Amino acid sequence: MTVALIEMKARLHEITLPVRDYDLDATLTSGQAFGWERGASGWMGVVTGRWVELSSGLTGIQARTVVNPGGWNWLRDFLQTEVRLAEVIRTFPADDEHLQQAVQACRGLRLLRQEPWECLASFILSSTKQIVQIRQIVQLLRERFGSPVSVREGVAPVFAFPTAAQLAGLTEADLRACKMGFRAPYLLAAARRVKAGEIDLVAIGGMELAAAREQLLRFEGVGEKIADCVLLFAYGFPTAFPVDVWVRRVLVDFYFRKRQVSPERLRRFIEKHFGPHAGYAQQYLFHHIRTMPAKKLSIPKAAP
DNA sequence: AACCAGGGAGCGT
DNA sequence: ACGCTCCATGGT
Repeated sequence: MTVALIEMKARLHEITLPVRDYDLDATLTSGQAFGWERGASGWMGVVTGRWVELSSGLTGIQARTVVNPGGWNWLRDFLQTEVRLAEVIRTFPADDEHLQQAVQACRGLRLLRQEPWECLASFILSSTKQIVQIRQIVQLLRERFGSPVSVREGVAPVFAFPTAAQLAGLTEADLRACKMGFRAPYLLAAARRVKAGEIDLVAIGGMELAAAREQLLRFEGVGEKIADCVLLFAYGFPTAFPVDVWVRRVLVDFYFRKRQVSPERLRRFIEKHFGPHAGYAQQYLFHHIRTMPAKKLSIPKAAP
């Protein structure tokens, strides 16, 4: 308690990370991260255990935090401000009007580089949930089981996403009380396997894409889609391409003229069409289709 | 193969 | 006010 009070009075640290073409709103609400809250003076969240408040300025992203040992690389890494977005977009197929249009619709949408455990756990919770509900579950988990972090004076208490070790000691009932339903045993098992070192989340970062995916698929509650989310959003594999119902719809509509497509054929198309930054292309298509006003899309059935 | 598990936002009626 | 749909994993 004493420690918390002392830290509350810690000096505010500020920096502007120079970056152009960075749409913070779109990036933090585009279904890749679930722990950010829009406050009066910016987006508040927790990155590597540090509370941080972000806002967009003329020359870049302004960041404020209260404890800041050793520079700002933890934040540069999370936000991926060093990524040259124009160079990423230049690799997209030039003759793909749909993709180019999606890019134009949201210049500055970025991919974050999240912490593997938080990302994995969040996406285990995401299955058959919508973004709003995932946010609610994550918030409950943080409040109940996460460690408190120091915040700026006047800001309501904030908690870090609970570590695997913190969750591993809980019961399934504890987790179900956070409204995650049938996902509770999956999250609990994942926490215990990570804590025990049975699956090494750090080691996955050094693997080839296929081997990394294989490791992630060992977790119960992790299928192809969720594995691809973690590969893209936490490990930064640039060709990981999560296909959920929205992305499937947009792909079938745009590239297959609403004809039925088998999952294998879709997979082959993605691999050859979108290039070395396919994951970024996926993010633009996803965001575009989610924000387009009442765009009519077919609802394709899965091919046999 | 079709359905369920659990949940709440966000529709349309 | 009420019912219906959404959503993506694993088990029956």
